[in-house]
Amino acid sequence: MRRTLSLFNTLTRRVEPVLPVTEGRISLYTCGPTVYNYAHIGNLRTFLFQDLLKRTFQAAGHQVEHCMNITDVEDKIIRDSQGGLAADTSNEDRHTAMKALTERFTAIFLEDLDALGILRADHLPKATDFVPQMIRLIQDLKAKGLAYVRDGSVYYRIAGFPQYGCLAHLDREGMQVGASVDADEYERDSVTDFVLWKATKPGEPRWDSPWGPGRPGWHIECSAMGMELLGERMDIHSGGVDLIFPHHENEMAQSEGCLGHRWVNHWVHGEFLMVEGQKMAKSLGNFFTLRDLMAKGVDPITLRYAIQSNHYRKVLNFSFEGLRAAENALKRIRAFRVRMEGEGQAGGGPWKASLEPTVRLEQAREVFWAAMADDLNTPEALAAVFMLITYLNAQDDHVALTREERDAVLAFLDETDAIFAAWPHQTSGLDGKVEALIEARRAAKAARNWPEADRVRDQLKALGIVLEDRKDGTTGWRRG
RNA sequence: GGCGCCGUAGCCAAGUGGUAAGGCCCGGGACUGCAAAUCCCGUAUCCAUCGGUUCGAGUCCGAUCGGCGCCUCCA
Repeated sequence: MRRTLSLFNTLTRRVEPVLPVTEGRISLYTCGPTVYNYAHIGNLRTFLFQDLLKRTFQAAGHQVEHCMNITDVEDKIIRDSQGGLAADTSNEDRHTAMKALTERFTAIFLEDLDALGILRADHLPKATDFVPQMIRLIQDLKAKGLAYVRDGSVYYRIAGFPQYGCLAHLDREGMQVGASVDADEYERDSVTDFVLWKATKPGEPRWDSPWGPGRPGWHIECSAMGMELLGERMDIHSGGVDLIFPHHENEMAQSEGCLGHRWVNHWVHGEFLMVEGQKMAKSLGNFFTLRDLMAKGVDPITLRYAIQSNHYRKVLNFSFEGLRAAENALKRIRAFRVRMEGEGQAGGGPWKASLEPTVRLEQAREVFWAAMADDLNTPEALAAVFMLITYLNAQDDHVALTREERDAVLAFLDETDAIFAAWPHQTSGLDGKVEALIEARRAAKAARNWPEADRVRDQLKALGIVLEDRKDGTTGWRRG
């Protein structure tokens, strides 16, 4: 069964159904990182939102072709990689130095994604691998009268693209900001024209082009790689809200100016994150990378849940109290999963049984999907999961669910975990030492040697194993 | 100056004009040798404030206060 999902479209400012160009196949382009440093949790929020988006489509029965770019040539990359090089350093060595930096941080970025359970994109194109395509695109724009050359740089002529500003909902009059002309750019026809190709300055790595040595502008890579890898019409293009303008506005002008038709059907943007009520900034001491949090003992999956349990289009206030809440909420879901994986207990008497578990389950599934289909309303979707858990725990306390019912519930947990990636089945077997301790505690308990039983239980807890005595006299365990 | 978003319990948070979901925390109870897990009960007469529209508004309109964002660094 394939479900249609709706998303807020920045272009129209409305929640609209996503109707793929090709039935059953969603093409998704997400703006990736600029690899010159560690990603901070604000960046990671955006990548987590994009992963949620992708996984939701997959779980809804769509095949997703996902492209995430790696920006590996850019002002800050050049600044950080070329600083120590002599003025007469060869171009080849400059490229090598740049690559050393970007490859290092690309690897670190991918490790962060793995830790957060973010699925790898089908395409991870590096900008530097697509310079020829960018040059061809610029030539095409020039041939169409949308680009012009000034002193070895090439600029986009906004006057030639009447709908410029429609994505960010800015009108031309509102863009008269001439005071902030970038000092290192040459004279343009209009201050709002943006650069497609930058003529080389001393100390920069360069590529040859029809306009002389230079390097690509910031926006052109996404246009070139998006069209190259996903085709002339893509279903969804996403990024953080800060990319709406100028990045995505300019991408749209480049791609649609070249293609002559609409390029992206759905533009989707994730909101920012604040830390403890303040804007995240190094100067405020509230700037965190994933590694910073992990060093404080935070499980990346807890961070994942804390972020994804809030709606992606609302500013998220990250806090350590929020992380604790997320950790405890996850414990509840995971404990429920372990309970469903096990057999039902002896039972505590009759149950009102107003609804069959399977009916209750189907209701939860429908509420869950209605919420996710409505612009990824994760808070409401998770509420459906929690209500189901409370209801079934109560019933299972009285009349144990059957194996079939438990399996149906587990299938739903798998279905939701395919999206949230936070409560998977744990395959962990116990090692001999743990098994021996569990047996030792059982024996002590049978002998009513409570101090010894408690001592062994604490010992197990220190090893991450939590014991749960059941009504029927047996003892279960789970990882805590 | 232009465009836009947000303000719901101690914290997080959903909410399509019809009478406040859910999570965390907290208090009481049940169960337990004690725990853990779980369940039950209790936690907003009220949705920043003031007006208006309506039979009826957290939801629509206006104003005010407070917080935030964009208008070519930025997830």
